[in-house]
Amino acid sequence: MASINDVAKAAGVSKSTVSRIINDSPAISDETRQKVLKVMKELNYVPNSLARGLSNQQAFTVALLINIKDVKSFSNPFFYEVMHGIETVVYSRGLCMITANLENTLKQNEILNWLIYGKRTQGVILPSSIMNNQLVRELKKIRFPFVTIGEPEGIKEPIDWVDINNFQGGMQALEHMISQGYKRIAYIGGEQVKTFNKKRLSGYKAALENNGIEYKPEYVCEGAATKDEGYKLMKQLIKLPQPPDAVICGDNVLSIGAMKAINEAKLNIPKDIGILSFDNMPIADLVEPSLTTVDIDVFEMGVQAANILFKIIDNPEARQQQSMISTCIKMRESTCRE
Amino acid sequence: MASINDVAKAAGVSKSTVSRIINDSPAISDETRQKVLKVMKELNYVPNSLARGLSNQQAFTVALLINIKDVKSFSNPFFYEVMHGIETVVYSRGLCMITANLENTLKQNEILNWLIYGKRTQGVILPSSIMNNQLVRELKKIRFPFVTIGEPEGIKEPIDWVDINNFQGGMQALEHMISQGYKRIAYIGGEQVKTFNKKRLSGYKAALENNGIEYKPEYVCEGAATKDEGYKLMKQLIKLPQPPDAVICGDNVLSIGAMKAINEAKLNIPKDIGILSFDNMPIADLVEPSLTTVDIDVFEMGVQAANILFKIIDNPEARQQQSMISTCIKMRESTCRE
DNA sequence: TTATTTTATGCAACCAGTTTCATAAAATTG
DNA sequence: CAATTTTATGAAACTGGTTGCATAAAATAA
Repeated sequence: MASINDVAKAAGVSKSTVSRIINDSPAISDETRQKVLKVMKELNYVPNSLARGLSNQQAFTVALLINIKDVKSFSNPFFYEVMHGIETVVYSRGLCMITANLENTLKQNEILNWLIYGKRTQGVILPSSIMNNQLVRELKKIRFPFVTIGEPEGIKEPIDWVDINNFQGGMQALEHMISQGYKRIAYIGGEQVKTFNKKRLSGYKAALENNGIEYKPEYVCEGAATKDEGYKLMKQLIKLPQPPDAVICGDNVLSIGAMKAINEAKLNIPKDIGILSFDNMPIADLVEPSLTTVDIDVFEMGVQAANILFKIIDNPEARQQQSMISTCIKMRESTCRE
Repeated sequence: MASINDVAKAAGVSKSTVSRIINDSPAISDETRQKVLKVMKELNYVPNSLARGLSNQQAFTVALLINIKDVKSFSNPFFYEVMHGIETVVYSRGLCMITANLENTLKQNEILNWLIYGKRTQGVILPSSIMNNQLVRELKKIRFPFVTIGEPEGIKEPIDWVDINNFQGGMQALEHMISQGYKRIAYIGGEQVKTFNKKRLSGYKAALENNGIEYKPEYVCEGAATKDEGYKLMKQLIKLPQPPDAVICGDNVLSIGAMKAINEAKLNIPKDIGILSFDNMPIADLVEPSLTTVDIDVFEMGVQAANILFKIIDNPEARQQQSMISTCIKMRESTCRE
């Protein structure tokens, strides 16, 4: 395959001239430019990106690191959408994107070393779940651009991250229920060890207070994201002396279980009990009745993550930025009382 | 950041020596090796992968190209599983993986040029949907290693691909129904423009013949992968003078629609009508009754794609290989007659 | 017409590695 | 102990680009 030298020789110019043409330098006469471009086309010349990267001290590549555990625990197109959002921005900038799974074969440190110290990438987007103060210190020390997906916990220094506004989502969920005329609104949350679940519940509580509704601990429960758990918890709620007339579930799968319990109790959705779920997975449209959800725009989260990363790459002095993506209610049959 | 020269200087050796140590050359005394390794650690030295790639004439990188339209049309963790399988192999080999979406911003040719002629990658895994004879010819001409995910159509020369054995899946589906005692087994297939749907249907037909069952055209229909379509087609099947007592659906979403129609007709699943679906998505476990499926191992498909790619990279003369991944039945309640 | 500025291009060094070949030192052989 | 082989290392060329500096030619100014 043709190199810059072959092009230079064939066109009767020096390789500096060819290089200048590749890089759209203005100091080249039109005549020479046309001549060289013609030769480039003839020889099917494409600059070697490794050589370019070496000269330019930049790899024209960013990395997206993921944690397969996170991805699997979502079991929805969540991850792919984030990736797609990032990709859209990265490729439109003319860079490319390396993806790596941190749980794969190599140890975390090896991968980081390799991608970062090996100069293979100019920046990295990584999951908040792997962040810790030591890693932050290290990355900051070598001034390596990074953005986390999700707000990391327990990090002392300000860093760049993007996240879904889960607190807002929790508030919107409750307020939607109120607007549909529900009065006794229960909450079956996901595991509270996860930050996003905590945030969602806080949003729910805050909205209760804003609306002057008393917080009832017996209306709030927590479970793993399984159908069985949703079923079991919903059954308990129905058995209460004063059962709820609406329930917000932390997850589509929990909702499916809860719906089963409601159906078994011969109660009608949405008449007797309204139900709403976080996360807008394809399944929400498939169940009977279809499920009202809090939609999270993870594509947009990816776009913003990439944009922030490029901001840092372009200007290492840029102030850190935390970006929250708004949620919105996708109303379907399960909360439609009319 | 430290370069090979810094290490050489600090250790009082030449950079050739350092290079030999990086590459585990045996012609280095233990004494020198230890000394240099110590310096490397002290300086936190990691070889520059661009420079290595340039010298070695290999990028230590492969590309995974995807077609966002394909991915979206599956609307299941299908794609991510393939990617994860590929990634596992790639990283265990010490290479890294670039992902690019062919529908993104840049034109297809630009991306290919860039990744292939730009020497950025040593091989590429791509969707069969974008293959055509011209592209095959081009890649073969420059002897660039590639493997397609899915069997491509209309390609004249033998090439390497991996696919799910959809024909086998179709046979297994029918034979499972027979083994459960169902007699009149209908088939609601996905759109027949897609090869994998055609293969599945052929498998169904072949198994009919193998089992001496007459093929009834009125039992076979085709629809887009939507709930409404499944509902509509199932309703028609139920209205037949001699309705089927079992149905195989080409897709989980079609099945959901079909189940709705069966429920509305006050028929019992699996007693009156058995139902089975291709693709084992999370939803199969969530519906009532849970859905028997033909499971496809897309992770394994990714693993094999990567293995084949490396076989070609290691030995460009290797004979082309087509690899089919077996399907298997995941039995659940929807076909359980006992 | 000469002096000065501008424009276009080439030379050579550089990026950070790998590798061939030469060679000094050490080990083996006669 | 000298001759030969083996081993460990370095110098220099090479991978394919970019770029600062020098310079010849062209354009402008005096």
